[in-house]
Amino acid sequence: MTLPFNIQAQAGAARQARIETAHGPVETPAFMPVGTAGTVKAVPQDILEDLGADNLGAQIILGNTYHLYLRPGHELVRKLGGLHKFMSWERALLTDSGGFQVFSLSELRKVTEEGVSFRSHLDGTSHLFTPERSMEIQIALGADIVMAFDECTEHPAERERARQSMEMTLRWARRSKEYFEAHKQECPWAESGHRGIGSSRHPETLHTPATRPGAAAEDESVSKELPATPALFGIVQGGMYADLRRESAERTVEIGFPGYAIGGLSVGESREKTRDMIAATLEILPKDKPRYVMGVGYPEEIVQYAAMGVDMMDCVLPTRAARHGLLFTSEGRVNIKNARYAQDQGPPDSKCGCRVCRRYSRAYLRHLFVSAEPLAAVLNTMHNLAFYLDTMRAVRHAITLGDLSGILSGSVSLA
RNA sequence: GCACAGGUGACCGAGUGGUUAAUGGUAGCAGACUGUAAAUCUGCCGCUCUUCGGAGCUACGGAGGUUCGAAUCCUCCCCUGUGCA
Repeated sequence: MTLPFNIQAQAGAARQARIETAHGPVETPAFMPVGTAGTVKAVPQDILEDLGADNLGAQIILGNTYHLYLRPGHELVRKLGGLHKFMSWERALLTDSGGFQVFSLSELRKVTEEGVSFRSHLDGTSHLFTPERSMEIQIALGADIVMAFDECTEHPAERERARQSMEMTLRWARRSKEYFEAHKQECPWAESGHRGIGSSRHPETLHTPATRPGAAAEDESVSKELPATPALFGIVQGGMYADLRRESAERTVEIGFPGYAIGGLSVGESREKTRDMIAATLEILPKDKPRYVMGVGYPEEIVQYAAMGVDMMDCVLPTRAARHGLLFTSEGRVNIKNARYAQDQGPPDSKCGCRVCRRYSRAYLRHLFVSAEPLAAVLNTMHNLAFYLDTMRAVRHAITLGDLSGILSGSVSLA
């Protein structure tokens, strides 16, 4: 089994499922915090492990190929046992392929059929990323889920440009898969025959499973079916053209992956357009595989997409916005630096049960932010991630109950 | 008391005759942020009006003066720092 995906409940198009990775389960629909450079910025790993009202914490986080390749270098990470061990994160890990950097570093790169030549934003040195290279790096990092190397098409893009970009992403997907299948055994944990969260791969840094509620539910019969290698996801592109999206989805499915991502969204288009593109793509993607919308979104967006049948999402928004003083709450957005919170003794979110809301006032968080205290970033990020994780937990619960109407209308409390 | 050096908008600090309501910072106020080149970026930041194009008023320690025109030059006064007594 490359990546078990067991659907446990459905409500309309939405599904509540469980992905079994070699590093623990992932309950879906899931929000995945972004940890670009081997850290979810401002939050220690042990805190990530029990964020949220139920202390389930994040079950999966992201890392980034481009950033970790430049620093500290994927070979160093491999030498140190892989990214899980390096950053002491025992749960599931997904690495982005560097495809998004093709888009975001547009002034520092050049795209050709072979791949993308980059200038490092750190020191200006030149580097070439190809599908093969991206796979090599991701395998060395040892993520549980590896992403195909794609081109995130810019927006706006003419139809013909979007088509050509999509075609190249398809060719790169085949190359990604070919290299990945030939080399996936080389990932740091595949070689050791690691199975499941319960084994003590590096006991010197491990917590015992019993102390980590979110990851402690494994039993031996399930463990035997856990993946022995990473899994590679394909990525659908197609710009803002529904027919291209469908074609991209069909042809990506033909190549065959254990999960599919929808990329190239939230790049400047309207929310309605984003939703339409997701809807068009979901029509085609197989219902028995995880579907992952990359790079979204606001709390209300991830709820909506989950309701449409999306299983996984990631976004820098909760972490970045937190560092910029924006808190997401059940009462809407709170810009904690605003003067009106200077004497507000209430919690950031009166309906949130996270450890930040239980302990600190808006006045204090504002003071920390205004004072540029590092703790401001820590506490704000902890809250935002807890809010996102709790939002997804509420969505999963609602699916189990077979009714998403309450949470879609925003009338259901998260805590 | 004498000699230098200074006194600029909330603060620091440019500017030494007009293009100056006055460069830059900081503080303050608000906004943005969607597979992280982001603890970042943007706007506002003398007062009063405004059809949002602008209009008027006040302002570079104080008071006079020179000049078509002064934060900028001159005189006197006040204050601050340093040195010498």
